Formats: sequence, structure tokens, C-alpha cells
Amino acid sequence: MSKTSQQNSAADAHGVSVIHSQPHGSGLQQVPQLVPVSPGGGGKAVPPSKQGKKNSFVDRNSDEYRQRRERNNMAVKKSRLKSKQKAQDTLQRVNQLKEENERLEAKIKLLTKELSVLKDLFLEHAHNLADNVQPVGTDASAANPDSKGQ
Amino acid sequence: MSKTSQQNSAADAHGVSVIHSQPHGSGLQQVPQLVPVSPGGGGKAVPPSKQGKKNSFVDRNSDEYRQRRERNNMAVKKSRLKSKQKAQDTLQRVNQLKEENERLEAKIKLLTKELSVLKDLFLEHAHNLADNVQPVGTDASAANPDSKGQ
DNA sequence: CGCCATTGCGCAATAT
DNA sequence: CATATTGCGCAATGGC
Repeated sequence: MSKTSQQNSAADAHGVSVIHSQPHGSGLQQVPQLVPVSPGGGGKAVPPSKQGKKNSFVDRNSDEYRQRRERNNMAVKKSRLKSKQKAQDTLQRVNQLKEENERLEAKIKLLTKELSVLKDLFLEHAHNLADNVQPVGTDASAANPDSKGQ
Repeated sequence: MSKTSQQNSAADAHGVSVIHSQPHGSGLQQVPQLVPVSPGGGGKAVPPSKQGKKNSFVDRNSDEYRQRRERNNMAVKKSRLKSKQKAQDTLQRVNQLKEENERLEAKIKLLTKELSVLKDLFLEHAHNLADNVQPVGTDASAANPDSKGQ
């Protein structure tokens, strides 16, 4: 479980790999050192003959290469960490929303209850009007025991 | 994408790799073929010739090995797919909860409005009682302009 | 052109 | 012993 290490080569498409280099050596052999790069679509493989200086091969020994690799490895680690972090945040968001939801449901329950109480009061009052109360004003329309919901 | 076989080596701990080969050739050399496995025990390096059956080396050419690798690769793909799926589900869950939340908030708004209307009616009625109405029954409690909030 | 970020992939160690 | 997970490096590719 640590990192850094060593070598190898590949052939076909890109599924290659290996690590390499470490301070303390262990220099097993190296093998080709130049590897065809890019599997490309239907491209065949290495053009038989030449390749000026920078053809389609990669010198796995070059400092350039190693540096590039190391940088990419860092980038990859960083990116993955970020990704993981985001996933975790999302999970947290879910819990947060769930809590918020419960809070809202509770509030709804409360409001509903209050409404129900008030409506009952209205009904009761309407009954009172019908049973025990008489309008006093000059307008007779008030004698109407009218109670409607919502 | 394709698979099967091939190369490379390693040294220190594990960070190796490579893929295998391909039907059509590309037979770059092979190098060691036997790789020390596990940092663990103090195995030396590859014994030039044989290795009984199971010493601390891995024959990267063995069918056993290749089969094992292939199975693991499948498992890995499967696992990653599953993982991705789960992450996506979580995201979906977030949106779902957000919608639910909006729905609840709307409902709260509505209920609050209704309550407010009813309370206003109560107040108005209470004023009517005070201004134009007189209780007729034997019960005096009806004359009470009582309105309390929340 | 190069650089960093993402992403798919295989390997190997380890967890289940 | 087999599969599932996980950390890691490589290479291709996308975006700047």
C-alpha cells in the first residue's frame, strides 16, 4: 500500500502500465523501453520503418516522461479525492433535505390541526347562532346559519 | 477493450501492471515472466529455473493467472458500475427530496393563508358581536371577543 | 503546443 | 477459495 515503484512495458492498445523508479533501485531489466503509443482506431501498429525523432513511441526512461507521469498521478489523485468529496457532500445533502422534510411535515401537521380547530369553532358558533342567538340589526339577512368549509 | 496477455515486470512493492496481448501478434519480448509476489516474506528473486508449484512467485503466463486476472477485471468493472449507479441514485434522491420540499413549502404557504383568513373572520365576527349583536341565550360566554394567535 | 482534469482500465492487496 | 472493494499507476481525451 504505498506507492512508487517500477517498471514495464506493453504492447497492443493502451492497457499497459507499471510504475517505476524508486530511489533504491532494484533494477530488474528494462526490456524495450520504447513503446508504441496509441492504439487508435483501426490503425495498425507501428509503421515498419522510420519515425524521425518523435514518432509514435514513448521513451519510458526519459525524464520528461517520468515527470509527466508523476504530474498526472498527482492530478489523478487530486481529482479522485475531489470526486469522493463531492459524493460525500451529496450524501450529506440528502440527510439535510430529509431533516428539512420532516420539519416541514411537522409544521404542516401543526397548521392542519390549528385549521381544524378553528373550523370546528366556526361550526360550533354557527350552531349556537341557530340554536340560541338572534340577530339584532335591522338587516334580516343575518339570521342565516350559514357555514361552509374552505 | 480486447484482452489477453502479455508482459512486463515489477520490482519493489506492487505497483505493476500491463495488459496482455492480442491475437495478432505484436510479440515484443517478454522479460522475466516470473515476478516476486508480495513484499512479505523475504523471498529472493526469481530462481532461474523452476519454482516447484507455489512459491512466492507469480507466473504471469499461467492460465490460472490469466483466468484469475480476467475474473477480477470483470468484478472490478461490475463493482465500479454499481458504485456509479449508486452515486447517480443518490443524486436523483436529492432532486426528489428537493421537489418534495417545494411541495411541502407550498402547502405550508397555503395552510398559513387559510389560517390567516379564518382568524380574520373571527376577528371581524367578534367586532360584529361587539357592535351589532347581542347574545340572547342564558349563557353569557358567547359575548366574549376572544382571539388569540398561534 | 502544453498543462491539468477526467475517465476507463488493468493490477494487486485486502475485505467480505 | 471466489467475489467485491479499493488504492494506484497508465494512457487517452477533454477543456483551457
